[in-house]
Amino acid sequence: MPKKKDKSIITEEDLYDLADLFKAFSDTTRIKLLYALMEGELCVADLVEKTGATQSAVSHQLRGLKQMDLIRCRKEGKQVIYFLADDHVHTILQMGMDHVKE
Amino acid sequence: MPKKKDKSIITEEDLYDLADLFKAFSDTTRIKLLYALMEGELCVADLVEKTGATQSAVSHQLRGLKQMDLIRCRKEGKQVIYFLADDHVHTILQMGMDHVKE
DNA sequence: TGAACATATGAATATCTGTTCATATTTGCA
DNA sequence: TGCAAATATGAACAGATATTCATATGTTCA
Repeated sequence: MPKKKDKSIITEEDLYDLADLFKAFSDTTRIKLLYALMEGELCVADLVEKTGATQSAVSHQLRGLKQMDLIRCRKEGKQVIYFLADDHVHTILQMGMDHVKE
Repeated sequence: MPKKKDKSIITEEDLYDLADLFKAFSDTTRIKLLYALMEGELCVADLVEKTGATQSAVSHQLRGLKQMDLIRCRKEGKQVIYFLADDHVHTILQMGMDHVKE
């Protein structure tokens, strides 16, 4: 039987993780990347075009988002296709946007 | 009749605002402040104690959060009592924490 | 009025973060 | 095999950001 954490207890580490989670959404380039991926998976070249950032900047940011497991990817020939990791990411973005749009 | 924005159209500026919103949640001290305020209003001294940050650091961060209208305050004698601006803030925090706690 | 308390502010500093530039890696194809 | 396309990586730089320290402001009360 797998050990389960008690979700009702908020540790200091949880608060650090929470800040880190939001940090991932706190940069314009990353937001543009995530927002573009809300409509479906895209290769790097498409993301470069959608964000207006350089290929290098996009690649660096994709790495960060991937490390946070907010996005995942698969290879398809020469291309790498990125997509949102799960619905949670979608929901958080949507909720933030609702707030911005009041 | 007041002009209404079309909420279905996402502008580049919206994406900037969205990043800024999440930026407010992206620092450990600010998260601790907001999280403490989820359980109810608190004066600065209490917030200093809960966060473990210095009085000055807390005051600086409170100012930022207030400017974003994520928190508000009222004076009560010598003290200043801070509280979350609205339920939206509460919801965003809760949703983020749900994700962290998987 | 003056002392003590609570909070806010400004400047300086150190750290963190994102971008750029140059280059490396991987893959498909002639 | 060699070249071109797609993406990733590393180092360096610039700008942003959080904290600290010193001090200012505002409030209560004796």
